[in-house]
Amino acid sequence: MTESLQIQLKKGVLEMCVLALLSKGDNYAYDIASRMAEAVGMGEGTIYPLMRRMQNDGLVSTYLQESGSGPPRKYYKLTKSGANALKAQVSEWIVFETAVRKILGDAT
Amino acid sequence: MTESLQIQLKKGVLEMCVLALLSKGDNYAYDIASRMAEAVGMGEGTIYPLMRRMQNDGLVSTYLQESGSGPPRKYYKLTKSGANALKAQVSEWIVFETAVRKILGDAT
DNA sequence: AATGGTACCTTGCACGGCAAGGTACCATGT
DNA sequence: ACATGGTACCTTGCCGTGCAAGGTACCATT
Repeated sequence: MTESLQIQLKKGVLEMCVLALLSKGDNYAYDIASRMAEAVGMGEGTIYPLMRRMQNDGLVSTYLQESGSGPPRKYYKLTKSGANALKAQVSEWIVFETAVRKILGDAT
Repeated sequence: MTESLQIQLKKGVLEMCVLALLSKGDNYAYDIASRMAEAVGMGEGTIYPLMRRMQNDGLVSTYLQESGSGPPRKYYKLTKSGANALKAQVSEWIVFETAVRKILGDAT
């Protein structure tokens, strides 16, 4: 139950993190997943539904590109609306983080 | 979809916040809910299942106390194991927060 | 009697991460 | 030739948990 904290925490934040990664350059799901796995322990099975959702919401667009090693990669690119969403979510995150820090207060 | 971020963010963090509140003194669900509603927008319907879970997990114990105004209150008190859980969760939170900040990087 | 605040609680729903599994391509080793 | 292992895509079914909406009951005020 205690260990579910990490899992639950991720909800909602992953989309923002993916948007942030993409804001630094186009990328493909497998690589994003690897980075996120290292950073916050995201499972690979999580990325594909997430990318699909983001595409449906118009936050990213895609294009295929050969890789030379392995199957072709599907690159994701931030749209303008994705960039806006990133800004909005980052400021929400900061508000939230601040509120939590305030509650924790001296418990930190 | 964007506004669901706030909702999702709460998952996993609420337990830690409640533990933090209780570490400053015993309290009853209704009051905890009010404070959390103000701080992070938690709905009242969320607190009762949460408190029940925490009690089942042995993080809190309860006692009844008359209030003079309205029905008797069920006070929650942190157990030792609850205090330990708080410490653990706070350090997990800090790790997570740091990882997210690193990913956001200059997007902030 | 009726309203409104306090305080408890339940039910049904939706969202989204996870584990486990599956497909296919390519390079390397034996 | 074939097996192994890495890359890269994707799907399915499950589970935890916050939410909205609703329900009960006590008490004070109007």
